[in-house]
Parts: sequence; C-alpha cells; structure tokens
Amino acid sequence: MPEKDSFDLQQFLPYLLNQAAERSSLEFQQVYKDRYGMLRTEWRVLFHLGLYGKMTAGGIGQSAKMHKTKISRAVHRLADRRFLTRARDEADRRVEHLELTAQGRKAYAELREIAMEYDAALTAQLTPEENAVLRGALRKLARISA
Amino acid sequence: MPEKDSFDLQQFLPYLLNQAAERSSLEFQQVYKDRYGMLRTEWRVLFHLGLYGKMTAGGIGQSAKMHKTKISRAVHRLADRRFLTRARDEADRRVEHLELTAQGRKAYAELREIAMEYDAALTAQLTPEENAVLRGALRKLARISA
DNA sequence: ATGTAATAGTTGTTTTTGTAACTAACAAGG
DNA sequence: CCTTGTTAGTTACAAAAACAACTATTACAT
Repeated sequence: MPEKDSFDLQQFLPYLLNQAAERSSLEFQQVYKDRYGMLRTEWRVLFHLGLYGKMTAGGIGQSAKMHKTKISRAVHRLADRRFLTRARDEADRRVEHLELTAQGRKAYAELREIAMEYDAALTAQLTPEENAVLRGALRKLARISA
Repeated sequence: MPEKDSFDLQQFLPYLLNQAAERSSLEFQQVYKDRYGMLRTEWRVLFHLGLYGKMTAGGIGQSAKMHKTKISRAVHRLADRRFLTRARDEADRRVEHLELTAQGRKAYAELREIAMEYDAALTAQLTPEENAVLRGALRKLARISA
C-alpha cells in the first residue's frame, strides 16, 4: 500500500484510539456476553453499582458518559434478571436508587476478577513507562478528572 | 462516589480506551456528518481510497479491520453519492476496484485538512513524550504492524 | 395558587450494526 | 469435465444504538 500524501491514517489519533478500543472491547466482551448474555451497557451499569454501591441512573450516566436511554434499558434488563433492585426515593419521587442484589454482586465479583486479569494481560504487552503514560494521556483525552 | 474495592474502573484499560475513543470520534464525527452526511464507516472507506488510491473492498477491510458487510454498505452509499466508482477486475470477476471520483477526492482533501487540524488540537493537549508513547502503545494494543 | 421551566426516567421510531445465509466466480483434485 | 472448497461481495433478518417525543414529578417565579 503505497502512501500518496503526507497524511498518515495510522497515526491519526481518533483512528488509533478506535482501533485499540474496539479490539480490547471486543475481546473483553466475549466474557460477559458468553457468561451472562450481557451487553456492554449492562456491564457498565453493573460495574458502577458493584464499585460504588447504590447509585441513581442519572449518576451512572454522568460517570459513564452514557445516554440515559441506554441506561434505562440496561437497568431494565438487569432488573429482569434480578441483578439489581430499584427503590424510589421518597423525598424526590422522580429518582430511583439502584442497588445490586446478591446475585448481581456475585456476577460483579466474578467479572471484576476477569477484568483484572484481562487488564493485566494488556498491561503485560506494554512497558511500565508506556503503561503509566498511556493511562495518563487517555485520561486527559477523555477528560476524566480524578 | 466512595470506592469500595480494589478494582478501579477509571484505570481499566478497555474502559479508558473507550472513553477516549468515543470522545474524540464524536468530536471529529460532527465534521463529516454535518458536512457530508457521512457515517464513520464511510469516512474510513473514503480515507483509505484517498490515501492509498485504488483499492478493493477486501483490501480496505483488512487495513481498517472492518467487516465486509460494513464496507459493502459504505461503498454503496459512497457510490450513490458519486464519491467513488467501482470497476470489475477483468482477470478475476469477483473483485471490484474502487476509486474516488473528482468529487470524492475533493471531499477527502477537505476532510483530511480538518482531520490534521483536529489531530493537532488533540496532540496539543499532550506533551511530546506522551504523544510518542501514546501512539506507540495504541499501535501495540491494536496490533497495527507498520 | 398557578403557569412555566427543569429534571428523572421511559417509550416509540428510525438508523445502524451484527450475524448468517446467500450468489457468483475462481481453484484444484480427481 | 465435475465435485468440493475457497474467496469477493451482497442481501436478509435480528439485535442494538441514536434520537425525539413523552410522563411524572419537582422547582420556582409570579
């Protein structure tokens, strides 16, 4: 494939980011998909609840930068499968507090283990310097504060 | 948001990659979407043809790691809008050679300009070291050779 | 009070994607 | 030649995502 002009697609950051993100997402997706028939939206909700405890749909949306309709549907599916419970806030009856059930926590614990192993496998492909710089740079680009 | 266990979602590489990729894709997408009503699959095809000249659908698929059905549909839409022409290979009548029209090349040139500016804006958010290491690491993770 | 706006979340409809099955053309062994 | 297998690309159908319009509730200014 001869290059014809000065632009290099393989160095174009959005393109590179997508290639890397797609590859790693797809590989990790196999786990929660095969194991629990879960979608990416669903594991994201599950992980937020598993990690931070009780949250509202809106809170998850802010943190995960997911649209509220995606969350609404993911919450529905997770509730159907008894992975979480929903409780209306009595002070403000618009908001719902979501919380994992025992079953949900079990799934989370299991997936978290696998996530950590998978992350370690990715990490192992890079040098320590690359790992540190990579994560920092990604956070800047994603504008994640903490 | 108090942390409850040792796992850190904000450091989990597939998650970080997705956040960064989504953000940058979305921003750049506005350009080709607003300007040409183009989808991401379409600009990828356009960029490949603009950059490498005549290619087949299969060749683009290999390089962009896109499924052939996505390419097939993107090529259709681009052909409908007269951005590219399709020519059967006479030696092997299964393959089609795709090539940008004048109009396609014009769109490519314009989008390439914007892509370079956008890449420069992203690059400016990072230190030179971060830029070098980031791109290298992403290529490793995406398993892009060259 | 009461009309207007804002917020939390849901639902409906349209696009886009994923998956699998398909057609057409070639290749290679008997 | 014919069967069997492979490859390029398309099409059909199902799953998921995007987008807009909606309900219910609260906030807030008159």
